[in-house]
Amino acid sequence: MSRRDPFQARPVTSRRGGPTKDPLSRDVIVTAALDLLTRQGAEGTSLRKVAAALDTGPATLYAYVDDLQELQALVLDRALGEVRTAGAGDWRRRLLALLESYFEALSRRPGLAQLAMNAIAVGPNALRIMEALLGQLDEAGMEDATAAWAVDLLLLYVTAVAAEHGHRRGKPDPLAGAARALDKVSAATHPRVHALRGQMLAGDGPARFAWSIEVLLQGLLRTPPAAPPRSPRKSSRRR
Amino acid sequence: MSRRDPFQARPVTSRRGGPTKDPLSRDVIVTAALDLLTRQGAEGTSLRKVAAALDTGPATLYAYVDDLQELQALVLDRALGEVRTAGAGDWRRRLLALLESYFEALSRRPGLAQLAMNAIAVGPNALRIMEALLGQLDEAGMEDATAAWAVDLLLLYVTAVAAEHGHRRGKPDPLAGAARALDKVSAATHPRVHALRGQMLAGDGPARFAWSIEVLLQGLLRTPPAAPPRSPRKSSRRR
DNA sequence: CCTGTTTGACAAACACCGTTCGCGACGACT
DNA sequence: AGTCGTCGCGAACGGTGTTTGTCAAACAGG
Repeated sequence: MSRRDPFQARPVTSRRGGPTKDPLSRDVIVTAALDLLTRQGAEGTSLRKVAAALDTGPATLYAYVDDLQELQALVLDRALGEVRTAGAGDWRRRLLALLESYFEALSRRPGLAQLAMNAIAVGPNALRIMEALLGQLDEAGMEDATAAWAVDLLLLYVTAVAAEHGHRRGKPDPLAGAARALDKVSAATHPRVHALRGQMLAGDGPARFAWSIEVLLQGLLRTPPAAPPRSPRKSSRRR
Repeated sequence: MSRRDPFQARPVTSRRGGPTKDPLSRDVIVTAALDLLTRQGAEGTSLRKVAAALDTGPATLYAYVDDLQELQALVLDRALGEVRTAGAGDWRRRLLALLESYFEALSRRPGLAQLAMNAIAVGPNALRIMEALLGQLDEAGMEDATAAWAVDLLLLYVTAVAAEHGHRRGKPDPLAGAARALDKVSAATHPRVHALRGQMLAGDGPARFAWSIEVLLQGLLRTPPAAPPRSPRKSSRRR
């Protein structure tokens, strides 16, 4: 393991010299981790590599972070910081733009979406996104009870799409394998899959994404809040 | 590394004795892996532990399986074998039953759903499920182009719900943390999240699941096949 | 029957991973 | 100046997936 480049070495050489190397806070750790994740992908990101990037040992990070999981949650929320919640146009256009931005943020960093599947996001940026979504759904005239669940449904679905889309990166052609497998299905045993095999994988990303969101919105706008015998607590209807 | 218990040793002691221990095929490996996954959970399942359960070393498995990923794909499809695709009643009831069965198969084994998120399922049982779904959607009067994408949307969503649900196991109260975080949001900065914080986490599993599927179906039945300017290849309309 | 060749199980090693522990140098008090 | 408490962090622990090299058993040919 080569020591760091002397040309980029920090001003003073002493490794013990107090704040000689900048103070190493949660913030710089999260920044470094997100940086690594963005540049190197999911496999390149580990606690040890983050530590190495900061020119220290793995144990040091545990002074600032409880756990790998906590670090991942922080990285996730940091990445969600670039999601644009403000937009122009009617609620439908703004909602689609918001979800596209969310999708983009997750799927630009390979592995981040899988990470988002493993942790219910409740960081400040996740809350900001939820708040914006709820506003747009309210504007659409959706009932509160429906909107509360709709947020979860929409974000979960988009996260899942990003995760499925994200793990395609890296590997040469992970869905070429799927295409081959789908092409091999016999028309005798699986007539419908055989007939539709071309269409199942068709469609470019953005169009299919927009179609999916439209499907979810149509459903959400037309489905009564919940099962009839439930909701003992009447919510104070807003607007 | 202690050798195995002599009391449970197989009839003949020679470790080289040809088929003294049963032949060790892909099949028994997958069976053992699924068994381990079912009983021990996601953390308890690793290549080495599967090998140990079969009383052999990790290298041996590589004679039958290319990769951990391939083994996981095989395990996933094996688990999907218990999904019931045949049911009674109208298409809507059968479709819900099928998706519930799929959800149950994924979420009974902690970690299996996360695994399903990382591999496009194209094994025989996945194909069987797709075929059944396409049949039910056709019965519902859905157009082919819509149905082809609907299969993906439905399975992806249910898989994601199972994954989110699945990683709750093990940890004591992973969404209690979410509840606490949601309770702390200030009404000033996030009024809507604050107002709806109770409802966002409300609802028991099955009711919320059924509601979600109903939302997806309503949307799928009411949304035109795809974006207008696309689809250069006209599909031979079925039915 | 003996002998060469092929086969394939598998112990050991490799390069990682997340996490814990304890030493020891430092800054701050007395 | 001397002592002490803090805390950064090197080293170690127990795990992971995967590769490699060896060597006994099974088989084919004379």
